[in-house]
Amino acid sequence: MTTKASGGRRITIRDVAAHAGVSTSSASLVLRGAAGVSAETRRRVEQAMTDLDYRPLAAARGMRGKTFTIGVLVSDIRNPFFGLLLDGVAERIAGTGYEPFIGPGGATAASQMRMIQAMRDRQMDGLILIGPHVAATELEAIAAEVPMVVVGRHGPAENFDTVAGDDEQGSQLIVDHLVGLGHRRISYVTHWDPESADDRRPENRREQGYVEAMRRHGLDGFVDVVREEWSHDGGLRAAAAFAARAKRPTAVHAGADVSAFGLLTGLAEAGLSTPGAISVAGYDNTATSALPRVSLTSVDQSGHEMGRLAADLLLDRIDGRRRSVHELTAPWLAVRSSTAAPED
Amino acid sequence: MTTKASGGRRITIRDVAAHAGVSTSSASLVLRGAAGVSAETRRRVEQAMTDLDYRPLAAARGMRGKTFTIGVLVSDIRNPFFGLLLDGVAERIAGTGYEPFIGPGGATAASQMRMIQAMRDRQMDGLILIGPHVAATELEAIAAEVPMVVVGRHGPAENFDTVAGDDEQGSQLIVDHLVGLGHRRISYVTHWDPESADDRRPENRREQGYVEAMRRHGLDGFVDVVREEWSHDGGLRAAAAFAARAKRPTAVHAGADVSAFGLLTGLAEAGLSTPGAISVAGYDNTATSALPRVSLTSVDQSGHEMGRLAADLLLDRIDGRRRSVHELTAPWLAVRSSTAAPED
DNA sequence: ACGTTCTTCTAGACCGTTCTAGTCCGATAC
DNA sequence: GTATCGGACTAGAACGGTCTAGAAGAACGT
Repeated sequence: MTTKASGGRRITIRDVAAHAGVSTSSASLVLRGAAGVSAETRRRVEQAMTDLDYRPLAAARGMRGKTFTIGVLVSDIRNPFFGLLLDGVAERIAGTGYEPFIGPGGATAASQMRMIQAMRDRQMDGLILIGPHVAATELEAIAAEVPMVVVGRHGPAENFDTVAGDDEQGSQLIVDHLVGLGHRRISYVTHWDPESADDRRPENRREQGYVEAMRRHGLDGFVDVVREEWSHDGGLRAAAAFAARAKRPTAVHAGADVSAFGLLTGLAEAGLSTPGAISVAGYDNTATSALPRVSLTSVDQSGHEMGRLAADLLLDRIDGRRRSVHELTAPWLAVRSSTAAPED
Repeated sequence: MTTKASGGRRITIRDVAAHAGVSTSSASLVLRGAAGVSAETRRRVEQAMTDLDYRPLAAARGMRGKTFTIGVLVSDIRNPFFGLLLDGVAERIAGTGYEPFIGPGGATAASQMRMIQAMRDRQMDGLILIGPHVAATELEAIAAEVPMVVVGRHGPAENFDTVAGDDEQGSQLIVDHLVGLGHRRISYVTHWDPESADDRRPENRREQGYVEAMRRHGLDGFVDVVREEWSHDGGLRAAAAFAARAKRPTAVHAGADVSAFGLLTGLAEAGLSTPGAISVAGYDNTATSALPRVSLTSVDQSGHEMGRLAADLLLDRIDGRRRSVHELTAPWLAVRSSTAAPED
């Protein structure tokens, strides 16, 4: 707790060197775990570090070397899926000497770019971007300067790695399940963002998987994509739109859990029961979906595992790997009581 | 997007100074917005900064001055209440030139102390700690060295500010509501942590409020405090304990929403209906509690507002305030259908 | 004309670390 | 005996900013 010289000054590497009777250069070599130091000198310096309770100043190390800091960009901290991811990241990084810091990036590409710049200005050694809304060319430009892994966006990419769930397969799991229950009028609610009509984004992959699965079941004629926002409010609006229709779907693939929750609320308000009138399936398998009162059928994409994997790839890249890697994790369907056979 | 000199080198304050035809000292004065610069010089330097797309390196600034970085310590990122708080913090800080970074501190005092040190090592200008498990003496020691605000812990304190909900009043709102419905056997589930049996912690304030309200209603004989962990699993265990009793409470103050959700799940598994057999009230009014299928009665402590307030106090403290301030925010009760009149 | 004061500007030390370009010394080769 | 080599160690520059101390020049009073 001290880490202070008598004058109230912070203990520096010079204090350590003086205490061990060596040069600051040697103390620095030991601190970095570099080669070219005798066992005896190493022992003396390490002893001095513990004696003085020395902690190196990351900011100063960053001036020439590394800061041992990893930045994690998230858009909306409140999205419970991010929590799972971040836990995975933190778990993998623990004990490596690096520290993860989470930067709230906001919802827009511009605000996220600002946060990414803020991370660069702080000399962070590597970046993990979770579901960024930034355009591909900008991502490549940033990744050319700093090791980077993007989660929730599909590859390929030149300068960075990606970790994503197999979104097409996830949608197919939902459609197969619903068709198996006897549904034919199955709608899909997507996240619509004019800024990023990009086939590397999960919402579009999920749409592709949905359309493909409908075709496979011979339900081309029932394909119905509703463009909304994946949020509670977006779900409410989608529910209102469905309620207003003459011919309603009997089942809805909500695209995401948050959207599904809004949908459940909106349908209930419109007097449409779930799963009675309309079955609803979500995506992310957040803790809320498992509550018995909610019991939402949802695709699990093992966020914890994705976070671990992303951190692993990043550390690897910081260690010098250049070739980019693109991982897909396999989803599975948690079947609960928000989906059932259609009534008619 | 460039921020690069022709050699691929980063643009520095020296490049700016050369481009504007002034000394680096003058450029630095302009950058810091300091006094003693003529309007003409200021204009020229600012022009040079935009011409070159200059962005100062926060790490380098931190060596002598400030890093314009604020650290926010959280224990469990998945707790949805933190999301509200963090949004409030981010909102208040936006546009001030400071950037917030969130450090996952983990559940134990030791892991949180490590993260706090990591923030200190990165020369962060101020710290916001959310519900830390660190002991009071350690908090004072840290706050003596860096501006600090603690959220979710009651004052007074010597060197730091606190922002907390009025937890005693919150508990009283719940008890008053339940007694008003006709309940008498009302139990309270607290968070039990041997490390911090400290009357500045919310769980203990809520207990005091609960006991006091029960007394006020002449229900001293029914006071019943169950020591558990405020988590989904803790709620499950509390439910199992209640189910096993011969004489069960007719209503439970779960202490926190996460705990309430575990309780609802556990009671349902034990065949006890809510609110039929047992009414349940939560605390935090998280988004999940408002879902119609959940509909949990819960105390709202306006986390967004608390976050804004904390950031406000911190900026003030960074600007030089020394006297410590201790704010309490007023809670209100969101009444929903998880609480109703007892059956017998 | 001269001293004083005020404003504006700048040279250069400084922050705590890393890294480059050495020095020193003992061992080995001829 | 001298040249060469390699391992252990170190002086001091460098990183990109801030900050101190002082210089230069303008404005003012006498």
